[in-house]
Amino acid sequence: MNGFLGTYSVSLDDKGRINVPAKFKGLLEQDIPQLVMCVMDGFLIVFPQREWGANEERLSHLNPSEKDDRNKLREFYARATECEIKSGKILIPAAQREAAGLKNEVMIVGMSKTFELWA
Amino acid sequence: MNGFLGTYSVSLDDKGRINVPAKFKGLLEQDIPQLVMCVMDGFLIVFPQREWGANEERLSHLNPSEKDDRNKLREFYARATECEIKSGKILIPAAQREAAGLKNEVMIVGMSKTFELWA
DNA sequence: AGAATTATGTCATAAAGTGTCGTAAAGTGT
DNA sequence: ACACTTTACGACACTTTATGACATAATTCT
Repeated sequence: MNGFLGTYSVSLDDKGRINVPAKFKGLLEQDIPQLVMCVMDGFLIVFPQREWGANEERLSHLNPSEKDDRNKLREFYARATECEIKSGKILIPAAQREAAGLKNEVMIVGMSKTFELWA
Repeated sequence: MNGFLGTYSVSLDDKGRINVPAKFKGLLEQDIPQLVMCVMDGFLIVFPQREWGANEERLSHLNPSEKDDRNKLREFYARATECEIKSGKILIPAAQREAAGLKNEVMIVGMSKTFELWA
């Protein structure tokens, strides 16, 4: 398996869920159904549980008592939400949908270890 | 074996698959059935699994938290799809077929480590 | 508590992907 | 040139995946 690759166009159902492309499912379910979704500038990054851990690792050199570092950390954590794959679907909470301007059609873009959601 | 050489004309079947030329099969199956197919400007590049790994290596200095680097990575990963040789055939997903404008006839062009697909 | 909103599971249908086989065409050896 | 083997093609049946819709469950608000 080569990580998340490719671009998929999927549709939001009436409750704001997307179906996870079959090729991504393998990568996710051998993992854990938990994900972390993080609002970026105009799109969302989705971290599989494990990758989120690795990401936190990278933030661990920041010092929470330094103002600048603290701001960085806050920026990151404040934008994140935990999600889950349920019945093969991911619910994208209203706030995140809003933040990324997702309408009916969502582009899923693989980024190897993570993937992104675009309007 | 000297890598992928030559030009072959093959046809897409009703579901968008091509038969892999016999000469390529040896090179691919001693390898692994996995391939990565990458949309380029008007054609597709096909990387055998191993070669794709080498290719990713070259991207490893990029930092996904830097915006510019992230854009480069995205450009790369978004164009790629993982495929497999199954029953001696490769399915070219509809999106890729479309992107390369493949009709009924496809030209396969060897490029030593990789090969290309043209309309 | 009851109503409204948000979340979750499931199913039918449509679309995409997969395996197999007979036949035709191309390639090989004698 | 002939018989034989391998490869490619098209067709078909079957499986898997994606989508929209609906029913039910949980949560929040008043």
